[in-house]
Amino acid sequence: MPQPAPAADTETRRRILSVSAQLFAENGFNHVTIRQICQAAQTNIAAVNYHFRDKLGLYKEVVQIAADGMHRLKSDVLDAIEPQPPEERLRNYVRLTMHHLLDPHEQSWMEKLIARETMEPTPAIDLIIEKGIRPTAERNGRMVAELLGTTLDDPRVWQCFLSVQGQCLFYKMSMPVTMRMAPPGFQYTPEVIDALAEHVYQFSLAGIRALAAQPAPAKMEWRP
Amino acid sequence: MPQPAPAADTETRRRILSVSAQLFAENGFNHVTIRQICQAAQTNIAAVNYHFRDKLGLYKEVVQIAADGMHRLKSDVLDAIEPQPPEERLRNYVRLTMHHLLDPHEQSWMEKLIARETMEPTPAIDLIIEKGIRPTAERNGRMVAELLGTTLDDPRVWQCFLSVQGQCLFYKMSMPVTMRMAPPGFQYTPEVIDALAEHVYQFSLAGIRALAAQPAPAKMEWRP
Amino acid sequence: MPQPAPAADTETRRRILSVSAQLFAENGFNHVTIRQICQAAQTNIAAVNYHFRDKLGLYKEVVQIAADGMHRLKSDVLDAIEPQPPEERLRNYVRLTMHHLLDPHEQSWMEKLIARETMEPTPAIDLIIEKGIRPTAERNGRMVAELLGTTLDDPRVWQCFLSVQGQCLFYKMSMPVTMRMAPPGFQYTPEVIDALAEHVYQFSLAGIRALAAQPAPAKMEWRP
Amino acid sequence: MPQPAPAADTETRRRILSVSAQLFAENGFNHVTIRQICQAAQTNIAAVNYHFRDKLGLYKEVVQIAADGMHRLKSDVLDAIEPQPPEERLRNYVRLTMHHLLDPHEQSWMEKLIARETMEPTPAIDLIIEKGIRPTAERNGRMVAELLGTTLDDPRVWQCFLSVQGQCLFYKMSMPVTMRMAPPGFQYTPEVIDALAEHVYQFSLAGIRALAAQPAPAKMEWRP
DNA sequence: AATGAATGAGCCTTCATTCAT
DNA sequence: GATGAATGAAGGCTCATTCAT
Repeated sequence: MPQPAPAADTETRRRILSVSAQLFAENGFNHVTIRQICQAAQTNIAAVNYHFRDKLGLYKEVVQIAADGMHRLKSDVLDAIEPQPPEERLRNYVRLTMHHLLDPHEQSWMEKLIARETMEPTPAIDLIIEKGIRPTAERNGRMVAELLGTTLDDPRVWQCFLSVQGQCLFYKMSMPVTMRMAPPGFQYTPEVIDALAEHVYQFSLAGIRALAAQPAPAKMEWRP
Repeated sequence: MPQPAPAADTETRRRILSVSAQLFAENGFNHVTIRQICQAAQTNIAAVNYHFRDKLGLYKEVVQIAADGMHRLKSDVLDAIEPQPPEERLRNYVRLTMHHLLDPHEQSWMEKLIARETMEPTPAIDLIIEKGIRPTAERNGRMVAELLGTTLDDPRVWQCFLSVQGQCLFYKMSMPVTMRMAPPGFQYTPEVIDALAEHVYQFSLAGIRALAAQPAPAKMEWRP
Repeated sequence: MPQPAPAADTETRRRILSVSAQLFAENGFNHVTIRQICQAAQTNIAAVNYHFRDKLGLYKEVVQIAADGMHRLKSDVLDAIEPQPPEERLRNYVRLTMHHLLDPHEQSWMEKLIARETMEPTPAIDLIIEKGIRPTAERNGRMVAELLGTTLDDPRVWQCFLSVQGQCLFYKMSMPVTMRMAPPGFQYTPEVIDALAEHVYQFSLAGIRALAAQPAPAKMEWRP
Repeated sequence: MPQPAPAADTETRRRILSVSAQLFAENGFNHVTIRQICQAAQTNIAAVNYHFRDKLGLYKEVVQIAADGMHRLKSDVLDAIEPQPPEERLRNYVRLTMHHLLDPHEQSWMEKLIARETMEPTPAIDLIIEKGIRPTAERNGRMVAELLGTTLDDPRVWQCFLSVQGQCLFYKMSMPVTMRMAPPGFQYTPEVIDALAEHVYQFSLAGIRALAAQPAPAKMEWRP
């Protein structure tokens, strides 16, 4: 039964996956050719068709891996901070997130790929949402809810979380412009990232507390 | 001898520019074909090469226009808010910016094009930085500096400005994901945008004030 | 407006049409490659796409021409025999038809192409039916009807016509086998074809007359 | 050393043969892929090459079986009609042949495959001629010769036989066109086929008798 | 000032086949 | 006896570009 894509874990298959992950993350689905991939993976053009049916099949598998990785990463972060007191939790969430996003050493192809899909989605975006984002949504919300002193069905929870997340991701997404406007030689060193994270933390904590002091708005129906 | 691109302002040329602006903004440089453009502009395939040398030449001219327009738009916003007291200035800056970014009625092709270039730059990105962003940088900074009670060479100014800008742009950039996770039928109506803007304003004002209360850090060299 | 296939009558376009007609007739749609065509037509691979949108577009235009030619040919035959008495009409119809089908000198690509489509139709078959077959159906029927001494709504008309046509076409369609079973050196010379035609005529005339002598069956609804 | 195709009669081998016979008959050699065959036969892609050396090898074996089957079928028909009086013999030959060719229930893959090869031969055509057609040629001829009151070396024998055979096969070969021109809902039911066969019989019997009445032409050398 | 015609490079995909186990 | 993995050739098509008018 050779019809379903062979799921075997061959050396060639692995090489194609590894190579194409880098390329897709760096250049986007449409800017990567099968030829590039196969050349870099030292294999034949038809191998992609054999192992992944077609280019999109390969891409979806790469995205699948990225989504899984993203979920694991986020889970790790949340696991690490959950025992801490609320303020420290936020501080470390921001710090770890920004390091993952900006540190050129730590920065994996997954982040790039997901950022790319976020902004310019392909049919594979659903995988990311369902496997990478939604599963940790509730835990994310609880982190902010506690600081707000409210529950997940309070709209302020998500607005505040998005404000925090937005600040972090903004640095990632606008890197091309930032790097061009920054002084020559500027780099996102761990120290620089730490400083930025501390700023985002201070800024956001104050924002959250200010909103916590306001009268609670109408609750909303909450979906996972 | 290579004839210079005819700069004449003919009807055909204008039509190509207008049409390709929309298409580039909507789909990105690489996802638009010359055929699409020429079909929509009701002209023939060779017209683009005749008037703009090649596809990139056309794109650069479109970006140029967008950068100019962006500068004009930002200037208008700043002009409109400058007479107001500092808090109102920030509130309206956020509100107008978010409406420009999110309101599907108001949303011009320029915003889309620039957002696209910001995240995935082409050789035309420099035009946007120099003509669209840098010229209003100082006025942007002053808006925050006054609230912080400090000067442009205080690093908190830019960090706070980026925190504000980041929240606004985040909604734009992550729209594809947001729309998928939002309840079915959700839309960015003017009322929804107003509410989001108000949240960002409250959140940010508190953040700025919190940082203003801290001891001033070392000044930095300031560049336009 | 370069979108619709350019209908201009260029030299290149003509060459492609001429060359591909031969190739399609000889080898069938699926056994001819665009590369073959373009090489034989001394032009570029993209020319087919430019002039005919795609391979099927080219094929349909070829079939169109064949259908028109078939119609013209049949009309000529019918024009030529109509002044004659009924028996001569049938004799010459058979003779001319078989010469067109079998004579290797006269045999054009059209016959081959249409025979091919008849047996193994592509989406282009409808063109042949509507433009090449149906328009002369009525005149064909009248030729037999007169010999039968009946009208077009008599089912014997079509059965007899198909018996005549079937004998003629059979020689064409089973040529590959016939040639292999015939004595070595056998060829469809004009004299051989004349003899075959005379046989078919005698055989069919007797068949028609025998059926004419029978009581008339129920009439049927007649469609063009 | 090139290992000879394993001739063993395994289950897998049988399944491939059975499945590919259907597919080849339905779609022709070139329109069937090895993948289709192997998928339908629930085996892997390499099996065809293992058992039959290559695609053509498989095809030839299928044709071989078809030729044998055709021979058996024809022999059965001739066996069944030989005891009957000459006229009944012809009537039943036509009737049985047309049912085999046209009845969608009875219609086996062999008929289709052979019709296909007849019109568009592959290197396998010789098998059909030698094993499927030639062996019954003499008995076929005798059926007509008796009605003509002549011997096998009379050229009228073969011309008349081909006229009969031509009418029968014509309905098969031009089915694609016939079905399109027939009124919607038309089908080759057993009753319809019977009626057609009766017409062909009446038509042909009259044709044969008319030729029988003519003076005998020069004899020809007769080959099996 | 503008265009219809033509081009060559390159893309993704599919195919029959073979290799190594 | 049988198969999963891998391969190279070829196919149709699209693209941005240029030529000649």
